[in-house]
Amino acid sequence: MPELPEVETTRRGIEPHVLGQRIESLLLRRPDLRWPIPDHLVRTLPGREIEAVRRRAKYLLIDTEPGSMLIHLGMSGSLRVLTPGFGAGKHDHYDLALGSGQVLRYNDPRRFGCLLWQAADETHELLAALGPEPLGDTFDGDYLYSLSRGRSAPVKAFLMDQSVVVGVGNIYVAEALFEAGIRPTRAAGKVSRAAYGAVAMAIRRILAYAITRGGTTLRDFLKPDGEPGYFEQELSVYGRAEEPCRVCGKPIKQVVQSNRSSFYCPSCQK
DNA sequence: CGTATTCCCTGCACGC
DNA sequence: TGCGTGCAGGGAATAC
Repeated sequence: MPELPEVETTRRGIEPHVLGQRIESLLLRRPDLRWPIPDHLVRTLPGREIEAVRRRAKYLLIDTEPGSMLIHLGMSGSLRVLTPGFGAGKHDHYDLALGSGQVLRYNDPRRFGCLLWQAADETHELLAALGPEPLGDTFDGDYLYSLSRGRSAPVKAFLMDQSVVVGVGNIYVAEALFEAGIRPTRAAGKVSRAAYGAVAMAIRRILAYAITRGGTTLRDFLKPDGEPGYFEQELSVYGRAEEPCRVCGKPIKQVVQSNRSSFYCPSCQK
């Protein structure tokens, strides 16, 4: 699930339950996800108070006085706040037990996610080269236009490059390029300033809207069962190969770019 | 430096 | 029913 809206939805979902809580313990059920989980965390975290729950790009940061838990959900990760009594499932890799008696539990079948540590006075290497937040003040069409000059890579790859702009994944890039009328296969350096203005607006609008839709799942956040695909029925092109374009009726095309599926309308996107 | 490819891992839908 | 294949929303590592 997790592109930026899903991560932000997770942040908002867990924040009321974990902010200000004392960490009682960290239970690791396996020593590694994508990378080894620093083993000092089981000693460092107990007794600390959670001071903030932040998001940077697709990372969640849970702040304590000596530093922050750095959490990425990868492609299949999720965090859930549970009241005691739920047995751990197969892919429940760690539990953070809180003073309230509740537990913050991480589940990730594919283990592409990570749990790392960022000391209070440092910026983790993984966060060092990230581009601007798409919903922040510095992100706009002129920024994309300037950065893209001379680039031959497809505009889709350019927009998914986390050093260009963060948080845009395979689904939302397809939707934003559709809304802006740009084919994902165009060279990034050949897209006009006006078109980048449109795509920047589309990215902001779609991500912000998806976050509000994610809000509908917040009410169910404490439930241990899976959340519904809240945004799925509103997608214009993603996953709709051969289905009629909602604007012009022509069949949506699916192509493979750098080993991942791209979707676009051959009539609406030039 | 930028670009393209490969790989990490498990689960699931599909065809035979 | 079982087995093989391809695919999945991320992104780092590697090879040019």
